[in-house]
Amino acid sequence: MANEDNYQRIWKTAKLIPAGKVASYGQIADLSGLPGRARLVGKAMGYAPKDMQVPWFRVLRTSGQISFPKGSDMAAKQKGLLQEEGVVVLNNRVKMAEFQWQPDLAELLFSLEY
DNA sequence: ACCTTGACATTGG
DNA sequence: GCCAATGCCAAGG
Repeated sequence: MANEDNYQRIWKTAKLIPAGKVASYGQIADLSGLPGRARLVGKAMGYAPKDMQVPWFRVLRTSGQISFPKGSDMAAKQKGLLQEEGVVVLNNRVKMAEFQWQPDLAELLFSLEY
């Protein structure tokens, strides 16, 4: 597909989110050099090959909300994975002020070679 | 001050 | 054209 390239960048960026921290779809899009493509990040998370170990569950809405509907299996699974690494999830939401990943930009430039 | 809801702009499968 | 793992803003509770 035409966006295979963008997916690679997105997956690469998402993999840099450390355990115990979270990021927003828009944040990952920006850091991947794809401003305004938050929705594409959502797709990318869903399409990420399992063997690539992309931490899709660490990506949330800007508000800290888990994107899946509150009662869904997916929401439950994501919540579980986050809690396993110490992220507090209340009412399907994470407190971004407390858990949002704040990448070191210089380090990021090096890792992603931009 | 902190949700929740709804409308809308936008992007890509 | 339809749908979606978004974001943003306005309005109301």
